[in-house]
Amino acid sequence: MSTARVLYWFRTDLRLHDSPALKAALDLKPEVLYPIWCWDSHYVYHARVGNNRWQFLLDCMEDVSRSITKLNGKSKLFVLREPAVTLLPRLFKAWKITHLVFEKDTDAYGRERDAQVIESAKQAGVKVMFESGRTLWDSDKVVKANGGKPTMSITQLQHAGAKVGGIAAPIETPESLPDPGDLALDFAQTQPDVSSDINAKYRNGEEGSYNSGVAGPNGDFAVPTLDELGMKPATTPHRGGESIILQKLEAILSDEEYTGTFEKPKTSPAAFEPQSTCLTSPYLHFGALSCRYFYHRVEQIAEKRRQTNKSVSVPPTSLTGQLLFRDMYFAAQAALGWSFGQTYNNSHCRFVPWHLPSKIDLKTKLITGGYEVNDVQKEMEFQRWATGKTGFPWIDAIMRQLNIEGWIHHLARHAVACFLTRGGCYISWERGAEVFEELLIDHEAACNIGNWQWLSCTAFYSQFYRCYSPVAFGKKWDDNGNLIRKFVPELKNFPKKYIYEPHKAPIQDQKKAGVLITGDGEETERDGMSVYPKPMFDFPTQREVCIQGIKQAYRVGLHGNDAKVLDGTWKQLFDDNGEGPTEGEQGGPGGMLSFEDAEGKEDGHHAPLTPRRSSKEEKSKYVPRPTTTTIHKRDRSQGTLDGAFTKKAKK
DNA sequence: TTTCAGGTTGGCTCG
DNA sequence: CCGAGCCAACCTGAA
Repeated sequence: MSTARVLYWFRTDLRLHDSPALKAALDLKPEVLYPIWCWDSHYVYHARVGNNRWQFLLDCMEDVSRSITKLNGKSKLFVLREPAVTLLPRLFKAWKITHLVFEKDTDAYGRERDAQVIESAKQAGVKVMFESGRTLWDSDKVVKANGGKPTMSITQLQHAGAKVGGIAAPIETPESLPDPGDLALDFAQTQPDVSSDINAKYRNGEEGSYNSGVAGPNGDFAVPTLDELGMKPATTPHRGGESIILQKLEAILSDEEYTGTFEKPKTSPAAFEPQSTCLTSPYLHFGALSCRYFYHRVEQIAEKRRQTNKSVSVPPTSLTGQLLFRDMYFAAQAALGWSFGQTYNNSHCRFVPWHLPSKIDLKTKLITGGYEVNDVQKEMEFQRWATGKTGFPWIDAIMRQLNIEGWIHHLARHAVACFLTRGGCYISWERGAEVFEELLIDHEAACNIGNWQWLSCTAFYSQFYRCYSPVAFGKKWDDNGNLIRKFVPELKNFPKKYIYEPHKAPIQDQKKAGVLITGDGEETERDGMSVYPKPMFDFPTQREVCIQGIKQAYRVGLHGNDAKVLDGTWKQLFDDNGEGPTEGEQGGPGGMLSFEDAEGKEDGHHAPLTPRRSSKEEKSKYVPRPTTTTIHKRDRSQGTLDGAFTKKAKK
């Protein structure tokens, strides 16, 4: 028995199986081991996190805590209600810590937070150990093997991965855990600075994370409830936890035909009972499932099938291929840092003059969390998209499923992302990414950002003439419109013939189905009948507008870090009549209105807004969706779970 | 430097 | 009803 007193800092690695960091901690043969979680004010107030993802996180924490207690009745996940950056320096002393161990993060926010923690540990004489564990390969090693560049294709990732070496074999779940030490705390809780609460709309009570002491309302370091966070109950049917997913995984893997021949493009985006894919993504996000364990279990089955001459699917469409894409996005993020999450100053993101562009802080070259409303019509289209009121039932069904359940199929994400950006509204992918960040229970910053760039044809992918139809694509999978009938219940009894284009149905058919197709989504009832909106634009027309717009952007050929993007002179290269905020001399580099005060100020609405399309009247009755138009201090889209600190300006 | 094949997962028509 | 093949048309990376 050594004299090591170990703080094991759980982050997004809420599991006991296959954890390289936990193994490193246990290899110290510690005298005591404290499994802890530091409650992060950034995640509570400033990252976009809806109540569904909160619930999933709390589920995962509860589950890992129970598993810890099973291995040692004295131990559990000790939840400390304070961000790591302020808490740990004092905790090191109070609990006489000798070692701090955690799983490595490679996103920009995580790196900066961890650098601060590592520095404070150094000053306290605490040894720090961390291990890569979130990905198949250490993302930093992948980047190095890829010549220091971000991995922009699956072949690049595969080549770089091969250079790094084999994917590590899974590590056994520990059979016992050391006792925790004395839990007395000789310091008071430090109140984090709370200047705004981006998640206020999810609360029905007071947020209580930081007013009951470090050990929580009962003084027992318990995992909080949604109630303690002042949050409304979750609406998602999906529940988190390592034990749930390990059990579910066995059920999936027991179907060797499904596992061995899985091809993502052949799985239906319209299936919901049950879903057509395994829904492992939220568990992978919170670390409740190890991607390497998943990978090797699938590979074993594939190998068995190969030896018996049974058909086997291969990357990129196979199950293992899905994990490779995840690693590709993680390595791209690891290489690009902050700029990965935005167009501005991103060397690998193509510049397109999208509507509703992000505001930029010129000093840091980072997006502020706000955006320019260059066209009120486009703002309305964005709000209708986000809430599932576009008048295109396929799009609306998916967006409502996202709002209610927090999970939608990958191809469904394609359909709505293409629709918002290059194949419909011509609105910035950064707006869509923010909505997904808020609503998805599986939100993984690297994958979300990467996929939005993919679908908007700004990075990773470029075939913009391949455009998803909001009618034909859905019909291909779900002719009867079952997904629509489930999530757009006002169309539940609509005739199959018109279910994807209800505005084409004769009024008699509408009345018979008990729904009128009219208006723009504000009205929900008329004459005792439900109301569903008309399409917010003619899709074929918009498709053509978008393709021409992107074509011009490709011809101009700018990327986020080109000088003309950085200083705003890109407008000179675009036709004033082109789609997007391309006209005029005024405006900022990322957006177009009064950019000089973007920095530091928090009011998002720079009046007066000048609608470009005078032919379309402003719909003054429309009430915008609050979250996305209320501007907060920078809401970091790459934030992970812990720490809160003031970001220093970069030169 | 030029060339050319390849690119996770579209839409449409025809047999 | 299904699948094959064409359409339309771009960049990127490897050779």
